[in-house]
Amino acid sequence: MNEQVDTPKFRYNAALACKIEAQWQDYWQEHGTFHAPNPVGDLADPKHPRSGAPKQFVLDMFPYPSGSGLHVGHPLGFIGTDVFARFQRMAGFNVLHTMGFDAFGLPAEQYAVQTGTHPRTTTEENILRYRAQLRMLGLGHDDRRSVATIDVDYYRWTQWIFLQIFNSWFDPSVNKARPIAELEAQLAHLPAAERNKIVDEHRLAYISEAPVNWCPGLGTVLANEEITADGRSERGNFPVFKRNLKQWMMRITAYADRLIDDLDDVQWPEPIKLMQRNWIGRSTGAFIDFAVGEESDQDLTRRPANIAEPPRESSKSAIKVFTTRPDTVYGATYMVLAPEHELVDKLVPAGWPAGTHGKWTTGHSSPAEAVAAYRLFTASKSEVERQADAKEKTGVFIGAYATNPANGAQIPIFIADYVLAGYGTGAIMAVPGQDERDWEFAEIFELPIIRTVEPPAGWEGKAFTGEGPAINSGMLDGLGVAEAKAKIIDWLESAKSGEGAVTYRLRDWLFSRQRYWGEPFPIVYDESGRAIALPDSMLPVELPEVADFSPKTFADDDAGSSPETPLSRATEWVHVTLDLGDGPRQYTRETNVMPQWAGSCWYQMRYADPSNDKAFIDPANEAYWVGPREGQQSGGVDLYVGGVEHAVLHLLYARFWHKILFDLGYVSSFEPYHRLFNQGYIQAYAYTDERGAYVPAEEVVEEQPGVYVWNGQKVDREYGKMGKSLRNVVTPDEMCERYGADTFRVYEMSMGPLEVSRPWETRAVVGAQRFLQRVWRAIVDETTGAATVVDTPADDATRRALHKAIAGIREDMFGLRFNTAIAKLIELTNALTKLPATPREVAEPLVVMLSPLAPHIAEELWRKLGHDETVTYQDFPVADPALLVEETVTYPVQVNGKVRARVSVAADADEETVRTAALAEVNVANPKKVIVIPGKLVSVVA
RNA sequence: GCGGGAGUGGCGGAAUGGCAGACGCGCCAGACUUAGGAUCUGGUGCCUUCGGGCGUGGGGGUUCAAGUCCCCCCUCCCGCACCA
Repeated sequence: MNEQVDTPKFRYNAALACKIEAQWQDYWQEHGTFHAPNPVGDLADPKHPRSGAPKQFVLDMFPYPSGSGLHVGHPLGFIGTDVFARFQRMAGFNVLHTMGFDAFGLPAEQYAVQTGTHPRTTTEENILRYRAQLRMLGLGHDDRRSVATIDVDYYRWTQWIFLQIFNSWFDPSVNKARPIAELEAQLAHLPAAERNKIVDEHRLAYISEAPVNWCPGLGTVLANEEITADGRSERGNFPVFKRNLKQWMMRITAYADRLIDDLDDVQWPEPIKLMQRNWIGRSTGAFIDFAVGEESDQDLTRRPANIAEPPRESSKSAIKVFTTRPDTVYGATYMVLAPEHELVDKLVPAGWPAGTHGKWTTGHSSPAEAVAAYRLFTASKSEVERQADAKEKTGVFIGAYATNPANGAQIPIFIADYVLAGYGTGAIMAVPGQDERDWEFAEIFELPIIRTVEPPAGWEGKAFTGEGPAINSGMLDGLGVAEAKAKIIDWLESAKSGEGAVTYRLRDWLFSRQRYWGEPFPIVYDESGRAIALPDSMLPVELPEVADFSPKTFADDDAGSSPETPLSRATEWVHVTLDLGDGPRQYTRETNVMPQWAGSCWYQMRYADPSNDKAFIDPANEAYWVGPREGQQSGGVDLYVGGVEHAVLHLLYARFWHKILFDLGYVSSFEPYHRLFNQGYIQAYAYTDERGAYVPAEEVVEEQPGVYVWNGQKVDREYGKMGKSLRNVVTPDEMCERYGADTFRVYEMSMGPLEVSRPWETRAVVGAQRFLQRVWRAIVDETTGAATVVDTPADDATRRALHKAIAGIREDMFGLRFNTAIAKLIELTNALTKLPATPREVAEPLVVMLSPLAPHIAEELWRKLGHDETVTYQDFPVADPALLVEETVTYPVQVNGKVRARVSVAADADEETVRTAALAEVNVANPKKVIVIPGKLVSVVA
């Protein structure tokens, strides 16, 4: 190739860019350019130019270091935060920006199972590859602060935090976590066994034998958040079954209210807040007891008020329902239990009551038979089928009646799958008049419908769910919905038939996984099987070496199988003799590991104090980097950038842990991430041939609009993710080689607003390269490599253009609008290329403003302009307001909304002058009205 | 079904209620070249009888002025999905 025959020696092309970039990356590393000083500890540095300055903590959602490395979509957010962080440094802040790795997780383990390579080996190799790729992009990270969740020094503290959670309980009377010792003291009067039982039941991390999501295909249990809507595992898409298994849970439900309410104090995108609110699903209403059979004996087990869970179970003599509309109780004409509700079997009588409606029996000769048949019917339906059938209500009468506490009416009890066992109490009072589902069901089974809220005049619909006065409701008649609710709740409480209540869709967090590659629990069991926390001195509990990394997996649909953990096979590790204060004894280790979400619940705090071996973070460092501030009461990182896919999982779990640490006094902030920003995704086209096989996207050409051809054959285009199997991956490595990292960064940032997803287009990258070339050429002689700037002052127009650019770019940078900032830099540069020589007074601010976006070329140009220091800590330019005012303004003159002329007048001309000048230009005899918008336009109404 | 977001040139995208299409890609023309998938310069919404007309998913409205505000409708994307 002779492509460079005529290329000047110092043309800014890929070869030169790569050379410059490597040099500056070395410089930054040697000089620790991006080291941010801490207030205390070994990262404190009082001599640092930003020591003690106002802080900015800029955070990326840290990546899982996958084996396939980064593609061009991954760094979009990383580059965005880097640009912002570099800008903030220039704006005077002490900026913490680094990058760690969320490195526990399934892929490395699955690879280990296949190849026998230890997950640590694979993961550490992948991390090295990621670090190299990130370095190549010129990201200004403080590398001293980079941590990986698999580092023993890191997960030691993950385990320590787990112990704090295990060793605390939630006190509803103060709505916060307290040390478990305080509960033990409160129960000191009880015998040890009983006390231990109550204590263990109240821990924020506790063991429960409860229905969990068992996934035989993965050999592990999963959290609700990890299950898709059609009841399969998010990872692997295997069927998931409800099984009663003994598992670790985290009492996230105790924080449901605070997790909702504190969203008001953070600056997050509204859709994300909404998703969290919906996921938590708070409903306010009442529990109401519907008596069944003989009168009930109200035996509520009494415990000290602040440690009792509200009694949620129905008793033998009453069915407890939850409703958000207690005001409609007079309209409850029947009840529905979930088919698997525990009371069903106790309520089913031997035979159908006399006069049972023909439709209610569904043709069966006894209630027991009807119930059994219906249960079989619902159990055979998959989750998908059940949802598809949702329109068609099914159910069966169980032969028993309950008493409506409001009016004493005897109402029939049904089971139906439109009532879910897992929500509320698994039972409802059915009010067809005000509930669409109940109406549908009532129509099918010919049940009575009583309206208890008067619909508006002319209402022709069925169930009416809106506001209106109560009717047919005894003492409630005439009241609005809100007053009726309050009144009936008072009445129910005084009649001991119910109570006001709040329920949540959120369930406790299933915290154990039957995997190898995760954090071991710092827990052992004594001979009685009680879980005992290991003392801090025994941390970390390191993962043992095992021969086989795989949990036992089963056929996808083997619902009856049981989990078997990989760690349980490390028998020497499992059975230990320890002295936990009462002499050496035999203990058995917990063999589950923590879920992948554990490590990401607190990593940002470790960034702030990465090498502290006395605490997970020093309080002074915590207060400085994430403590509360004026206008930022919650505290937390200043900017957190990542994808929407973590809207409920990671973000909810991390908030939960953070609040516990706050309650226990370890942190001063009550939210981990003050401002959240969701970056869009870079998507890509993929092409399939006739057989549906993917062809290399790079080699496809568009022969005519909409006609795509590969190797002479027509192919179909689809749009979506970038992935190996889709044969459309473009890597940052390729881009850096072909254009240089700066070009790549500028291209990614110029494609559109950071929050918007957009298609990747390799051929468009050249635009960014041309821009940087023009900047280079405006300052450097392409043949000699010397700076060509002149020290003569800029002409007035150029100077004004500069200050206009400065004002706009500064604002855009603060607002994360890098695409428009780049457009303004391009405009300024294009203005410079028309000048015979670039004045230094424009070149220098241009380089400084370019540096957050294209840091390597900016450093090089800064050096060529005669500066010895890095450009990193230069002040970002500030516009001179005097130069932002134009001397003359050209007004478009509209006549009836259409531009008919333009007039130029002095910027300080008064309205009358503008008006006269405008009217002189247009031929309008007697204008009805003339509107002058100073500085904008003149509008004439003819 | 409920909730949220979005529809602007061939493409990505700009526009505190004030000149729609900044900036970039592509395309067209030209320059420099043995050459161009390099670089530079100019042009580029659509239609046009060259006067102008029409244009921000569609329809109505408010206004001197609407991509932007209000009402109705359509399409696409995301979340939740019988949540009592």
